Amino acid sequence: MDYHFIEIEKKWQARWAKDKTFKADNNSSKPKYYVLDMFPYPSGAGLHVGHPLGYIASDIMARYKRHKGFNVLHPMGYDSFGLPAEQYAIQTGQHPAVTTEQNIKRYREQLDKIGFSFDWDREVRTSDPQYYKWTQWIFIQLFNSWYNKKSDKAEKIETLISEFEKNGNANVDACCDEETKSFSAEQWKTFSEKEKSDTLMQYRIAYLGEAYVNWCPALGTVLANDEVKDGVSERGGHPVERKLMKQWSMRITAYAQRLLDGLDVIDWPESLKESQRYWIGRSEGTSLKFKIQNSKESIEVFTTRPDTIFGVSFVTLAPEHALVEKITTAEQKATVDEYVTKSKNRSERERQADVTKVSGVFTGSYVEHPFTGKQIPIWVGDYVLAGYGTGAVMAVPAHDERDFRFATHFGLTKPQVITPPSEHNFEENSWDEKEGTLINSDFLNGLNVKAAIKKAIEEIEKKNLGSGKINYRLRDAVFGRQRYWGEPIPIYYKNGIPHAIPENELPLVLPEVDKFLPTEDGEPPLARAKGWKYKNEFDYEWTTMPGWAGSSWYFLRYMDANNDKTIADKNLMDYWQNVDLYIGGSEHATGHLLYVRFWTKFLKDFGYIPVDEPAQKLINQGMIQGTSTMVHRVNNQNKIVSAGFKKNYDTTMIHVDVNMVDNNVVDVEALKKWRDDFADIEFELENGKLMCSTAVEKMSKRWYNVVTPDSICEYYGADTLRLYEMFLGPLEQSKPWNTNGITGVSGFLKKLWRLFYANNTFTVTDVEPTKAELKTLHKTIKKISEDIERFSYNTSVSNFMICVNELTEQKCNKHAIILKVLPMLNFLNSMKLI
RNA sequence: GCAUCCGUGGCGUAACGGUAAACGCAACAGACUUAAACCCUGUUUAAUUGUAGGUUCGAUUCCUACCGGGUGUACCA
Repeated sequence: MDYHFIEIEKKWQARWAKDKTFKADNNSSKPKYYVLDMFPYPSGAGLHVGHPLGYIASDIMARYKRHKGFNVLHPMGYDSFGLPAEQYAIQTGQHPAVTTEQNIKRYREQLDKIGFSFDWDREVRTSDPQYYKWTQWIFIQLFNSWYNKKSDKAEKIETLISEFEKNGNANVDACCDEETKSFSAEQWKTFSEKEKSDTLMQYRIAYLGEAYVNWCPALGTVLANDEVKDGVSERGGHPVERKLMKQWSMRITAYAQRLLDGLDVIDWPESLKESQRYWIGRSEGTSLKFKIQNSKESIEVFTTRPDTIFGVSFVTLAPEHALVEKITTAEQKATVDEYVTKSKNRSERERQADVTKVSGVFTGSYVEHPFTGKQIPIWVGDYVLAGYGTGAVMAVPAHDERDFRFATHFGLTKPQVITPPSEHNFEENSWDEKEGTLINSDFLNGLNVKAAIKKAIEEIEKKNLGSGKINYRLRDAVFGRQRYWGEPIPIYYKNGIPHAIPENELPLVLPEVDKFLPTEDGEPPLARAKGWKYKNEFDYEWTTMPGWAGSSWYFLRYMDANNDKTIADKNLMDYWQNVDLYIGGSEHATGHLLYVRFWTKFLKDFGYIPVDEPAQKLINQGMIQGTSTMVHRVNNQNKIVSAGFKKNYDTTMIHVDVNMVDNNVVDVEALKKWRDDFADIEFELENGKLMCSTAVEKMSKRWYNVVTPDSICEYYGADTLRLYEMFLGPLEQSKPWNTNGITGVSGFLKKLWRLFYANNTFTVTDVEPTKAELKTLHKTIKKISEDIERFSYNTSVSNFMICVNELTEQKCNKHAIILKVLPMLNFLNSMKLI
């Protein structure tokens, strides 16, 4: 009997489904192990062979841990809200719920074929009202909270209100809007309801605020920073511009320090931690006020280099800075206005493209140097970002590259205040290093940079000009999307004041609309919903939540996926804790993986959950790229030549379907049928074969290089697919898919099968194993366990091959050996042979 | 520019600092077949481990610099 993988796999997959073999036990005395994959967005294209890579790796660990006596939680679900379904809906009128359902069905079929050991009873879908009910519930908790810096955690908004009633906001140390004004208890009591609401809004963790957002006109929505790549939208590649809008936002900045600190206690890839550290961008410096001449106002700047204070030659404001209008002199007004307008309208893309191009204008006004009293000009320049620090910088051209460029361009002075330890040409470059000795700097002279920074801060604080300060690059996250296919934000407006919907009235279900487009007035699609009002009276919020909302807590829901009383049962969360192994792509480094950590910490603050970090260990599986195959067509001739002859002709490369190619040999008959204009084309073959050229590109329909897991499963079987994906190379490494080598692992499985299926019959003996056989067995057990523990799946496959080669040589078909080898193989794949 | 990972036969890759290199593909030979593909058997073929230094009795492995490639990120004061 040959190795009929299709029958074997079908049989066992059916058995697993029937027996719920992989059901995770909620009442177990075993130690727990939680293996999670980043759940997919069910796109219309289905899975290609690259998608399951991480799922296979996590599945191996799940199976391995079960064998090791753990109670394993290994679930799967769908991140089923999202833009593509909505874009499709706009084009076709097909409801996103319908296409999403279809896509999920297709995904499930594909996943099932590969034989994963998921506990499907715990499936979640972010677009299911029973799921997003709890996403909305979390939103309400965020809305009803503020961040108390004194206790360093989120607290109920009621505690803030009672403090306001007692003492106003004088003693409150909170993460709140910059421009929050101080008020007394008496003043608070005189506030109108609207004023109270507006004031509290400045403190809430989920808040409605004005923010510059990435507005994408083509998609008609706001995008998060991590959804914008190179100034265009990540999905669709449309231009994105900056726009000031009233938006629901998340005060993630309150958690900046904790998000940073938490990185030290989790086992995540260093590169990923680095990107999060960079994204959070902590920098220590000082704030410093420059008094504006002939004005009561002063400009506050943030600097990390207070030591260079005597090297200041000008001050630059961001074009959006509130003071720009006030301080611009009459003579300069026209120029400044023009510049400001131009800068504001520049798209993100233009801004990024011109990083080295200097632009700016003089305002006509001056500030006084805080120590020398010297007059310093105020400029406006768009290299200063409105959203960072105070939106104003003190420019020290001799010791800051950007200031240097600006000063050089406009012919401003560049006073040097540090002597570098080595030769340096100040005509050509600034000296930005934090090394050297201070000169020309009054009380700082002779100090090294480090000491000078300390001394400068002391002096600044002494003169009451500012104080040491920590700034973060991290911005609050915009939470509203002008889109239909997302979670409705559970807010309604009464007299212009936003109110949260009572928790017991959740979920707020996504209403039906006639079209998935904005209204004529530019309102989001939800404004189209007829009669969609709270208590038939008050408008609901019309924006919906962004894609990352549902994925920011789904790891919790798997613990208790069907609970309708709470996000998940407390006892179950205590048992399952957090994810032991999380596998997914590195592209989520600064999006999903930051947000999920944020929400986790927030929920922990109130004791809703027992853990502070969502995942202990995380692995980024590498991306599997496609290998494109191209034939060479001779220009102006109806002729295709084999790759070896291309240099004899003037040719054009044409992508051909990779599924028609085997080992770079093109199936000519299939090619003729593939495109009409190839039907009677002439071929020049080498050794009777048409060879093609290859290139590594993204796996995409466009390049005809998509290989689906289904086709591999049909041809070679799921077990071969799984083994081969692992055999391809280290898990973390990106690599092109190439079906060429697959016969190796396929042959290995057949060889294994033949160990005990000789002459078409199942033959194993009870003879005592020899020493050599036992040695092979135990060597393999040791190696494989070690390999799996350190996620070195490629080498464990190769160790299995060695094992089977040796057993074949030993002609071993002994029960005692085979019975031990097979369960081991089961870590890697779904094969059951007997 | 910055961060991070990588660089070993024609290709993918492996080797607690210890015999110079495992596994698979490819190649070659044979068996099967009318023939080819698939399958099977066997063979042995192929690498001065990116470059230059250093540490060491000993380096593919550790350190430094450089060169080359992938990925992420970018005016954050």
